Amino acid sequence: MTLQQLRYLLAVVEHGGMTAAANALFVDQSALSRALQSLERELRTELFVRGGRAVVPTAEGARIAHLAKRILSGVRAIEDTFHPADESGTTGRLVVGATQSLAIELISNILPAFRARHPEIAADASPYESPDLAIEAMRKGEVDIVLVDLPVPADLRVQPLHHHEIVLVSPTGLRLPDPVPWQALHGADMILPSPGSVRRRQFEQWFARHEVRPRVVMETDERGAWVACVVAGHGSVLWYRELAHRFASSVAVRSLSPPLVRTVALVWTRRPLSAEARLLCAYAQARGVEETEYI
Amino acid sequence: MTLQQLRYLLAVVEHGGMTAAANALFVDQSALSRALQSLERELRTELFVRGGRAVVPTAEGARIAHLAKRILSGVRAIEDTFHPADESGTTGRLVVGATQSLAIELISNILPAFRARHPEIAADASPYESPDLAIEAMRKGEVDIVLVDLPVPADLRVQPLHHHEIVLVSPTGLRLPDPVPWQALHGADMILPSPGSVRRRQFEQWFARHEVRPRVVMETDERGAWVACVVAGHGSVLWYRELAHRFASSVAVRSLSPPLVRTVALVWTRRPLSAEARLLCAYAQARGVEETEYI
DNA sequence: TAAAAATACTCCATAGGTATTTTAT
DNA sequence: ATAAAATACCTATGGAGTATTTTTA
Repeated sequence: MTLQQLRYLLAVVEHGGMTAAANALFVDQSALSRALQSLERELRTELFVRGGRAVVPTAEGARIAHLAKRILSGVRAIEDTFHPADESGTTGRLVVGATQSLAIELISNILPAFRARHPEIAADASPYESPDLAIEAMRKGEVDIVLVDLPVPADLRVQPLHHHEIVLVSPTGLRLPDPVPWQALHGADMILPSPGSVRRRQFEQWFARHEVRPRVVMETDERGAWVACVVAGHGSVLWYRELAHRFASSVAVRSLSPPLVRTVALVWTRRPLSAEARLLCAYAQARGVEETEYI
Repeated sequence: MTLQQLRYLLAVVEHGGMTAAANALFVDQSALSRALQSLERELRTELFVRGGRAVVPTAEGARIAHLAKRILSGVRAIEDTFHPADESGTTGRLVVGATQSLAIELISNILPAFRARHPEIAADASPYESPDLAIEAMRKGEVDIVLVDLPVPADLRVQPLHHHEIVLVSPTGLRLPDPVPWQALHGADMILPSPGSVRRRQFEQWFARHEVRPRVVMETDERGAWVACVVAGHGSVLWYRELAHRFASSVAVRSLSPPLVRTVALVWTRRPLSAEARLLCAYAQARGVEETEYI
């Protein structure tokens, strides 16, 4: 019997399933499956009744889970008393990749809060041109984990962090209701990312979904140029509300109807996370998914 | 932190040293040294003050040891409740090599008692012509562990089991004090193992140590023949008291002075013991070294 | 049929043994 | 000088990911 097995057991009992527990523990489902089987073999006791979908602890399983709680709290007592630090192999360094706009959030909000909780970890952000580049960098091992918009390829693991509303940023003169119905964008002057880019495709999916075709007045990937163009009255852009809000005096910011919300998540490969990255995920998990506040 | 580390910690505290603890745990000293160092690194706390010879727990070490006791008793509660069986990888089979005479003791005393405690283990004895052959068989993996007289080569590990007195078995007519001083054997008629055999060399060492030279009247390795020759009055033999005792009506059995005592021990290689063999060692350890009873 | 669990396979980290060195008595 | 602990090195076992299969609601 190992402490891991007890931790896994407890997680499965608490989450009511191996997949959910595996996600919470940041390990693979198959690892839990095997660990619990080996524990069952060792104790020669069935700990769970597998029902294909649900995993229900037997009386013995529940009993051991109860005992395991005491044991693990004892272990935590030791660890907390002598060093709240993490386990073995910690480098004390953590590099988080992110898209340009999310890197700002990382640097200004997330990492400071994380550092306050884990002062021993030197966490830093590394900005990339696109989510794909950030993910590619992570696959190469250049960064430990990335913060990007969902969705991401299915082979990656995900910890949703919060939701960002995307809003219509227009020249102040423009007359539009708030929120703006998507239909109002049909034929509207808009500034879009350059054709063929990932981001542009995303925009076009949104338009297609609501069956509107705006008039493209400008195509650029320069985020700095967007606001300038809007202020100059050339057209509107779709952008994160909290970023647009900084220019609220010179542009008009309106929600869409139905609203457009993107989920920002920590994303990592299935390879075992470093201790530091695991702590960041745990922090995000504890914080829960939240709506970003818009002042 | 692992349960092993806690077990090791506790053993070192209890035994007051790594070597002693390692022997008690049936693992190598270096394994304990490393395990405790890694625990100290993880907790960033010095758990022991190393004094070259003595290993004294620090206040923190003692405190953790105390907490560890609770944790490990919790673990034992689970294991005992659900299966007193052993850990993983148990084959349920155990073959104990032994010399001819000790195989008798194995079969008649030790293994029955051991089986009573561990009914799930099919333990069996395998007799060999000499201790060396038994040890050789163990090195080849033919048997898990052996029961032989000490001493054995220094690269083997040893768990003393009990002491056997070796006595002088003589024809009934012979006039001798009891105990018999070694000097009385000078020139005495004796039956010895064949020249060149391991056992013969052992006899000659004994004689040399006491500076006596008996008269060799017969040389044989047939244990059955020994008693017969003694009964026939050809001479005396040196033999285990408890074996000779069975023929007490037809021979005279006397202690030597100073007494000759051989230590019988479980002996194994430094390679990790099987779970079954470890249980047998633990059983022997728990029983403690004892003088064999002579009725 | 789709979601969850189990399984065969491979890789790698780690525990342990071997042999040797260091240290303190 | 000796006995105990530490260390460098090597091997083997086990834990975890990958990919796939099995199971059940």
